[in-house]
Amino acid sequence: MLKHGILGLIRYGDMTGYQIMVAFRDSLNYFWSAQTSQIYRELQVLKDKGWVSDRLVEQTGKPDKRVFSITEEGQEELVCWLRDEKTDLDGNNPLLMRVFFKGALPVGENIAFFERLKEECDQYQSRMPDAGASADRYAANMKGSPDAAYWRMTIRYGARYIEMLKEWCDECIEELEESNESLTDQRKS
Amino acid sequence: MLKHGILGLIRYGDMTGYQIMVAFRDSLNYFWSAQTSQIYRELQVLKDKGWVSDRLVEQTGKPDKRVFSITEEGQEELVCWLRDEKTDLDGNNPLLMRVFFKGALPVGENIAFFERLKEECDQYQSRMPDAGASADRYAANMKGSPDAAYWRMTIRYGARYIEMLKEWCDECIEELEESNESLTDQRKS
DNA sequence: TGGGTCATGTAACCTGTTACATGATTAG
DNA sequence: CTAATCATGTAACAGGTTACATGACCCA
Repeated sequence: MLKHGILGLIRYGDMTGYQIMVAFRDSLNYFWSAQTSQIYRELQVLKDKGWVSDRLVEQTGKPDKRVFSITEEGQEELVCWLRDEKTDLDGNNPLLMRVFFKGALPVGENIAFFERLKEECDQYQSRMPDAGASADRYAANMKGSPDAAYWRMTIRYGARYIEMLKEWCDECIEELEESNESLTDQRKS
Repeated sequence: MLKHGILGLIRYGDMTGYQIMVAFRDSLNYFWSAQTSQIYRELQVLKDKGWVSDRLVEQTGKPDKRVFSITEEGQEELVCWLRDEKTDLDGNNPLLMRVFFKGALPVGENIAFFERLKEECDQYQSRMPDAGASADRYAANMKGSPDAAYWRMTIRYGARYIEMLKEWCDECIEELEESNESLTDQRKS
C-alpha cells in the first residue's frame, strides 16, 4: 500500500525520501502515517522492482540528495493498482475492538470514555479549518494539479467521518446513561 | 490488539483456539479479521505471558482439545488495555489512499468506481439484517451477557459508517459528473 | 552554542497474511 | 464416498513500528 502511495507522490514530480516523508507528515497524515525508515526501505524495494530510478544530486551548503523518478513500469503499476478493485471496505478497527469488550468496565467509566472521544473529535474539527481551504492549500503545495478534486474528496470523507463518530458517541452515551439511571432507580426502590 | 481480543473472548468463558476462530469469523468479522494460524500463535504468547492457562480435554469421537482459561493477570491486563486511552482515531485507510491518487485515471472510470462502491454498501446493508436483531443473536450466542449493549454499539457504528460512505459516494459522483459536463461543454463550444 | 531543518539510513521487533500439513468424525 | 466440521499447528513472508545512528548547515 505504502509502495503505491510513494509511487503516486513521485508521479507528481521527482522527490527525495525526505520530501516524501514531509508529504506524508503534512498532507496524507490524516489517512496514512509512514515512518521515515519505512519510506527509505520501500524506496529501495521500488528501485529493485524497476518502478523508480534514482540519481544523486550534489548541493552546495546542503548534504547531497538522492532524487527518485517514476519509470514507465512504475506508471503502469500505479494505474494497475488504482484500477484493481477490491473495495477495502473491511479492515481491522481497534476502536471497535475496544468498545466490543467495554462491558468489563463500569458504565460510568465508559460514559467518560465516549465523552473523551467526542471531545477529541471536536478538537480534530477545530484543527481542521474548513475543508475547501485545506484542499486549496494542497493544490498550491502540489503545483495546482487537476487531482485536487480527489484530495478534496478525501478531506470531506474525514469531515463526514468525524461527524458520524460524534453522533455515534452521543447515541452511545445516551444509551449508557439510561441503563445507569434504571440501575439507580432499582437501588432506590 | 488481537491478543486483547482473544483475552476478551476467553473472559466470557473457557475456549479452544478453534472456538476463538469461529467467534472472530462469525461475530467480530465486520471489524476484525483473524487467521487461525495467528490465533494459535497469539495463544502461545498469551500463555507465555501468564495471561491464560491451558489444559487438555479428552473427547470421545472427536480429537482432543486444548481449552484456554483467563488468569488473574490476564483479567488485569484486559482491564488495563480497556482503560488505556489513546483514542485510535487515526489509522491507515487504504480506501482514501486510492482515492487520493485517482487523478491518474479518467473521470468516467472514477465515477464507475464510486458507483461500484455504493453498490457494495447496499449489498452490505441488505446482508446485515436490522441492527437490533443482530445484537440479540450475539447475545444468545454468548450466554446473554450484559455486554450486549456494547456489541450493539459496534453494530450501529457499522450501520452509520455504511450510511456515511454512501452519502460520500453520492457527493463524489455528483462532483465528478459536473466536471465531466463542463469538459463536454468546452468541447462543444 | 544549541535547537531546527535537511538528509540518509540500519536493525530488531511486532503483527498480520499465505501456504502448507495432518487427522478424525459425521452427515448427505 | 466425499465434503464439511472439529481440531491443531508450522514456516515463510509482508508490512509497519521503535529505537538508534550520523552529519552538515542555518538562525537566534
